[in-house]
Amino acid sequence: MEKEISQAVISRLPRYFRYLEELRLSGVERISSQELSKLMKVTASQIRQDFNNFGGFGQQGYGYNVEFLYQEIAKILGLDRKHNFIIIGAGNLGRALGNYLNFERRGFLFKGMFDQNPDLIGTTVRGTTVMPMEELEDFIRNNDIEIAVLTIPKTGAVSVADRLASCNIRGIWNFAHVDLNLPGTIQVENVHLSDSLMKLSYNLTE
Amino acid sequence: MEKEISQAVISRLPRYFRYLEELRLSGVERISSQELSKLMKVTASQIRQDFNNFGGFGQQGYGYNVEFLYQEIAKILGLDRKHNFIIIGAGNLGRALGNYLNFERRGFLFKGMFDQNPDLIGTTVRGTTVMPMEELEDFIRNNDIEIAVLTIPKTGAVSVADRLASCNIRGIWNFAHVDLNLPGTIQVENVHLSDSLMKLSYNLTE
DNA sequence: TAGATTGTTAATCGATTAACAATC
DNA sequence: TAGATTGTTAATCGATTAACAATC
Repeated sequence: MEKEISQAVISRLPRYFRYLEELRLSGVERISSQELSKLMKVTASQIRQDFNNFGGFGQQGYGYNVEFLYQEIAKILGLDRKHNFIIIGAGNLGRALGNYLNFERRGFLFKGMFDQNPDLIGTTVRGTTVMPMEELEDFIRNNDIEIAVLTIPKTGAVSVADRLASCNIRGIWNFAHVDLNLPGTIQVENVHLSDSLMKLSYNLTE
Repeated sequence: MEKEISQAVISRLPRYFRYLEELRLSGVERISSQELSKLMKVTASQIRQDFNNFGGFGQQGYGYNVEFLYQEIAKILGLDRKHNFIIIGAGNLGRALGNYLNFERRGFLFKGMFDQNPDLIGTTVRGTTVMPMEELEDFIRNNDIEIAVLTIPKTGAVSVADRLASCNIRGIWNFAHVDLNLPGTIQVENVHLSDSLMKLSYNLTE
């Protein structure tokens, strides 16, 4: 797009989206930045600045139409499209994510699961059979896979990420506890659970 | 402590910790901020500023002793202590976290699991029997529980969080997709997986 | 001692908040 | 029209980077 939106803004969008969905479900039609500000505990100024990064969604003297704003943010976040994803690593976490139905509701479609462990290959997760790693590249190419979820130990993660990079994968949702250095064309979103737990631990210690 | 450390700094500590552990395991004895800077792809300036929030860990002309720095960061993050935790919500994600052995290695000890679903109560997760929600408060008080991991749907999360607040819980690791508004004495660390996925989705869309 | 590298101050950059004119 | 509230510019605040004197 025109000028780059800062990641600080992007990080706040899902939270706006969540509140707007709730407002919408409870039948609220319009909301001012000030009301939303009280609800979300952020400044009204920030709300207006954030939304204005994407053009004017509001109307002076009225505020924002909840339904419209909800839909616009959905579009910005790419939730108006389908995203096919696979999960690599059929361990506890991988299976938990495969079974999480809410992702479907947002347009993220679970298409397949891979593992290198012969004991896991052939088992099923929500109707999908776990495939061997050898079939990874072909599957991605033939099934229009956009996102790979990495739920494998960090030892294997870097080489698997390189294999993903060599296919047409667009994004990696990385749960492996290691930094992936990939070309800028591939988006990596890290979820480092133990980092998060350590942050909590720090704050407890204070 | 003296002056408040910004959360931006705290968020970077686990990553430093991870790199230092690797350096340590590969037998590296000392490292300069510049070398670490290249490795981690952050500025050397930031590294020195970050460490100096906690006092001088380095030595002019020498750099930082890897082992010492590693231990110091562990202490800052509270990893030199044991932290007892329970998991509330014995669904896929809860069980996956209960089975994750690396937390133990860092001093986070899995002490118990709770659920309201009668079908899950009595089942075992890594040697621990899932308990009914009625026993929550007593168990927390009698077992010196510091952290509660919330892996339940958002509908129940707020009321459970209030119950946790009424016991002596110190921190909540919140995987429920809702904001918990609790007294400032209780630390809340959120892991909003779908927010993270939406961020990835946004970056793919660009 | 000379060289290296920290600790720390100063400069810059970016993000947040405040203010207010535009406008519905 | 008067009141409300946005969109947007300006001011502030905080975080990052640069620079360099202190010192090992």
